Amino acid sequence: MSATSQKTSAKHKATDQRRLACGDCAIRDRAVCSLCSTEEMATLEAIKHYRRFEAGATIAMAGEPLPFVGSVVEGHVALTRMMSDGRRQIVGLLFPSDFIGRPLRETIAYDAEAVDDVLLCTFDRVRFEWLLRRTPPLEERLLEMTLDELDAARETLLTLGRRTAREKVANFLVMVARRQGIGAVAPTERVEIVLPLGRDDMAGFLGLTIETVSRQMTALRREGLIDMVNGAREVTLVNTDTLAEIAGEDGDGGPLA
Amino acid sequence: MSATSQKTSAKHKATDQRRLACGDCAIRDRAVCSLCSTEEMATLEAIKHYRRFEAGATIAMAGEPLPFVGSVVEGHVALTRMMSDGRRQIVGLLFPSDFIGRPLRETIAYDAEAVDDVLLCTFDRVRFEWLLRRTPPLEERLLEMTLDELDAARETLLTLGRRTAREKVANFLVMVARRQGIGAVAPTERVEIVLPLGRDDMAGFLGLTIETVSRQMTALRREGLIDMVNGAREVTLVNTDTLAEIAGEDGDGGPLA
DNA sequence: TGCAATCCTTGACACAGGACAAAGCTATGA
DNA sequence: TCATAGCTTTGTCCTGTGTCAAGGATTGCA
Repeated sequence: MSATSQKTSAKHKATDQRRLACGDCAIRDRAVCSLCSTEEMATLEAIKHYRRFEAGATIAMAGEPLPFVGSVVEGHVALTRMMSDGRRQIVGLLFPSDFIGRPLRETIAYDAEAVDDVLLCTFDRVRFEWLLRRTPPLEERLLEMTLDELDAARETLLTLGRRTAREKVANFLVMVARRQGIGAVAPTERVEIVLPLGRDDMAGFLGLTIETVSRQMTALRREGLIDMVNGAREVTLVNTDTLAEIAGEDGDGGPLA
Repeated sequence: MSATSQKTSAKHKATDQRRLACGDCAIRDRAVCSLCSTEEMATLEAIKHYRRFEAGATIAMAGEPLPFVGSVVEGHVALTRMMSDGRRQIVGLLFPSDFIGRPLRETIAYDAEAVDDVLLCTFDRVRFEWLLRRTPPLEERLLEMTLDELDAARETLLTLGRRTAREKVANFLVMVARRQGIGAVAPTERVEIVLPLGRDDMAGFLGLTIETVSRQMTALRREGLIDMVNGAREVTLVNTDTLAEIAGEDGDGGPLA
């Protein structure tokens, strides 16, 4: 299983990265620290602390204090809300460079779970807040990222409230393609992606059941819109803009732009 | 119709409020400016500009530039996303003191529509951004409010993704009660609210159809959980914590706290 | 006072997606 | 090589919510 091999190599990297310079960081240009000057980076670097979580591990629990904030460096984090009877909704899916944690509040309102093996670059929450106040570029970037996440969450509201199962799945595939940084790709070109989530988590994210997700994936495959060769996780989008059309995009919907 | 009478009196107030001092502002303690010192308030006051919108008016359009940001002073604003075939989802509902607009970006990603007659206290977007950078309390409050809205949006994701129609409606009623500032009320006490949205917009907000919303409202009425005397907009919550239970709250769910 | 417009409610039926059940795949490990 | 465990797929049936249609209720205006 690829998860295990990732885990091993990741664990190895962890030791290295504890000393990794921010200048070499893969997410340096997009993370919360990306607007900081060299000096400001040095200050952050002095207090940063890498944390590693294995696939499936709980990073934070709803209602509990979370003493750190930080950036996802590797892997993916699912933010989930649960109801007392067990119904579960993934309310956020964090990719590398995304910010995790809740500044200005002690507790977090949802669970955070490592989907993959995850590497986090963290800061003590209180110290980070202190730094926020005297590091304008840091605060501005955090504000910008939070506003972007709010826009993304609202887009997802449209998905959950109005799109059909078929549209939801197509939408998810296109979103993953975009997030995996397949920059400007010719819309009709075949795009290979590896899903960060299994069927169960896809269902959790899309407000569906696992069976419905599976059925929609097979339907798309039978129609020749996607292809799956090495198991259910590796998907190649055969016709990206048809998928985007099915997803029911409007406005800009630039193909993988 | 109450809308019309409100409209008239509101239009009258508008003239007055153009000169209204920030010190007398009803939302001064919760709005984006609430952390500002007297001096900082004076700076804001110098550039603030009231804008009024009649019920149903479009405040902003998705994808279009929005040259101002600001606070909702009176009334309610619905943020909506539309699909090309007309399906519509309300992705945000703004109450007095909520922030409206998109700092750090020229365009807005959704439509904003006045549900009520609305009074906005606005600032030129670029000037506001300029001020943000040199007014830490302003930026901190905006960050705090944005983080809170993100949490709220994620709660709504759970609602849209996993709750039943009945739970959605109960949830909405309890939320409105909370937002109408019926502070700490004995949970079993009757609470009278006036819905900011008609059945159609409730459906738009909850990802349902108008018929389903109507049916659920009647169901709750027949069960004696709510009461409606003066038309469909004025609702009294007969048993608030049973409603909150139906809503499927978890965690803190403090009754109207 | 009555008409028109708008909003809300109710009814009958259809269908998308959920629930339950079982079987197929893939990877790890003995 | 086989066994075990965890995913994923597929099948069948069922139910909650949408769709279509019609009938109240309220308000403003002629």
